Amino acid sequence: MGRTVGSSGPRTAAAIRRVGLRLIYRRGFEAMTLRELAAEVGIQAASLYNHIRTKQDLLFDLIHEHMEALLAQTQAALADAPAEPVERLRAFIAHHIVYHLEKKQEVFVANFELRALEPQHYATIIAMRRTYEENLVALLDAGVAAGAFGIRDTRITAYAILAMLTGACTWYKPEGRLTKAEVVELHTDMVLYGCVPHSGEKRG
Amino acid sequence: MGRTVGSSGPRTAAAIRRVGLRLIYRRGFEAMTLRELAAEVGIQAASLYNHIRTKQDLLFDLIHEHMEALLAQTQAALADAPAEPVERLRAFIAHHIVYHLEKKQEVFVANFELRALEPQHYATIIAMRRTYEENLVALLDAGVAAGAFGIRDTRITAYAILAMLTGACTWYKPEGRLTKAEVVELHTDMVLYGCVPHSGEKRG
DNA sequence: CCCTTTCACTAACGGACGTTAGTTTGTTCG
DNA sequence: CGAACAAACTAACGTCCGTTAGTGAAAGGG
Repeated sequence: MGRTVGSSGPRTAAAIRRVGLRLIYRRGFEAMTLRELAAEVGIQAASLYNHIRTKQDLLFDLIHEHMEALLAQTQAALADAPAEPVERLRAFIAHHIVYHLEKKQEVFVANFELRALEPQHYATIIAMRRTYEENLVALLDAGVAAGAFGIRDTRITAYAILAMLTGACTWYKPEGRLTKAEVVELHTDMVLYGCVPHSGEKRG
Repeated sequence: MGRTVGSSGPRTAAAIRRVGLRLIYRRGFEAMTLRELAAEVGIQAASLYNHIRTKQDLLFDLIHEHMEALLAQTQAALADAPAEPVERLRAFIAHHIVYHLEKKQEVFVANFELRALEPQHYATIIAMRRTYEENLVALLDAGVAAGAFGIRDTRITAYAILAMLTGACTWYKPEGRLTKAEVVELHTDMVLYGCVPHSGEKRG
């Protein structure tokens, strides 16, 4: 009834975050109970409080960490990308899709459970999402200025592109028919050229 | 303490559905409590059970009704549309967006609260969604067969299109900068032509 | 105008929830 | 090797949950 043999703080903390993410993804934040989480981690519900401050804090931490990683990796990917607008857009699309397919659970939680966040936490995450969107808007603006894109409203277009790309998370299965590269290729073509073929078009 | 003056069954039932939809949309199905719902309707929590069987049934009814309306209206819109693939796709896009912008709350609930449904209810709704998607896949298949579309994978393309169009719900505000017609136009251009302009392209 | 039906009420049940308090035991490090 | 810390335990608190039971007054059709 005291500390258990072989227990390790960091290991338990990591397990809580890993299991918590999976449970919130599968059942929703409100539907997941701390007793359920604790049972899957292999400890008592009260013991969770050695590692988290509140249930709400766990949710915020998970989302916040995800957003920070997304922003950092995106900055890195764009820094490596060429300056030419179409190639730069290709790089953004590839990065966005690969990241989102690999972090499916995090993406779902960050998108679907925002409303469960308290106002201040909510505002923080929304600001980070806005920053992320701004990357794409700026990229599109630059392309329009260079005459590479025929877009009337770069912000709405950015929203449309992001919605389309992120949507791939909802059906993609690693063991499915398509590879990640094929998903990237298909969506890149959609974003760049749409459904209607044109003379002189080059694809792939 | 019996029946209250001016009470009307159908009116209360309608209010429960209307308020319930709004609360589930704003707070999530698990987070919304029946006491909260009852308070906004103006009755006691126990009185809800004169109109609903369980909380779960209320959710299912709301989603099911929405899906039936969506399917019916889509069939009607496609029946009225011309046979030419591009025009047919335009009609689908316009109908999807207008319907989804007008039924924002229903769309959110039907997409985000699916996991709160019991297995059988869940299966029913998923089947209806599949039917809806099939409309677009068939439309794209016909267009590919006619040489009107340059698409490699009509199913994935359909998913991508639907994700993009439905995404407009997340930012659209009736009092915002863009009219519904402008949203339709912008998304139609995106779906048909993408971001990169081509020689001889006609838009609008 | 009465009689049935409808629709609200009050009261409460059993259980689950997030969280706190207090205790005990293993781990770690000077 | 013993003190200080870490991390688990049991027990419980107060609250809220969805839901049921039982009752009585208003509504509405003949």
